[in-house]
Amino acid sequence: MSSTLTAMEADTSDAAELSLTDALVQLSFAVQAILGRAGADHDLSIIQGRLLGILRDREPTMAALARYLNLDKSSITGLVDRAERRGLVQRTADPSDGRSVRVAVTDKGRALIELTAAEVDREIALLVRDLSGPERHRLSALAGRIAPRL
Amino acid sequence: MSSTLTAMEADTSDAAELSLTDALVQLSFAVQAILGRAGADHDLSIIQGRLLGILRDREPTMAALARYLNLDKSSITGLVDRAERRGLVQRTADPSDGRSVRVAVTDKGRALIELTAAEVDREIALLVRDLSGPERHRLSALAGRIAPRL
DNA sequence: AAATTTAGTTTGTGACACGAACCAATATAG
DNA sequence: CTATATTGGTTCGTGTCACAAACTAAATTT
Repeated sequence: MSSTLTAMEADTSDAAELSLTDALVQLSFAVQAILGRAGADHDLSIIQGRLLGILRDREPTMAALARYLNLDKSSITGLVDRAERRGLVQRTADPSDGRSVRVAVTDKGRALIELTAAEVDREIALLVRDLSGPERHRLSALAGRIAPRL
Repeated sequence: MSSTLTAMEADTSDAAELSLTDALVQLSFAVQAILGRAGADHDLSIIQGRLLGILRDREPTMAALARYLNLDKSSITGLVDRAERRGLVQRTADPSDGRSVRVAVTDKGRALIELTAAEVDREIALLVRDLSGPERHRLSALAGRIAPRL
């Protein structure tokens, strides 16, 4: 956490010369705050949004979801329960394995995540409003090259 | 959330050409995962770590903490309760205002946040291991210039 | 056919967050 | 200088989220 969390809160908009760690931690909290607010506008927690995001182009088993989200299997049960209760996702039996359950997003869920994603895009644009076009591109390229270590 | 959360999970280590939003969201999850793991090694949740981080160089009132953390006052009560129960922080009466409570980190709490911060530093270094020195510096500078809106 | 592994759920516990209701202390109004 | 806000914190009730341990059912292995 370093002086980060510290700096993170004080809006030192001046050139305080943050360390790499501080800058990244601060940035991550700003992005998470955006995800939280955008989701909240549609009653989606960050984790629920993440779930729907994954299901956009996948129909994974519960176990695969646990790996994607880095959560315990038992946490996935509850997560999918709540989403299913709201009609955002659906469980289906896996034809090839009687034990497995496949999770798919419903139309309602897809609409919701699409809407939320658009809002996130707008807010991110606002977040980086002080950067020039080329700077944004460089930031995107650098951030994109960071490999989430296993 | 965009295809982000999607991409976020699949370790597309190849050059998939992420959008700015996707890259930042993905990066933010990677950083949060680091904060979570580093904290967990010392039984500190992200929010508890953030609390201690703030208290490193401040002795705010409960209301100020709520503003820093963007949480409801009632959430702060519980947060500080748990930290105080563990001897990480301490409540003291504000001499100038009979209603206010000031929160300060204890030596134990300071030691803990120092330790955790060091671990975060190491993990962040690992996270950006594929970037060259100058690239890291540019990333740091760009990230540092992003103003947390509001 | 028996033993083991794998997939998910259940149960119990705790952290975290919110909003509404509440008390005490300070500020404001008249 | 009282009467009325307003402000600072806590309490209470509710819900989400996460974990670990115990358990069932369906593969797999032996």
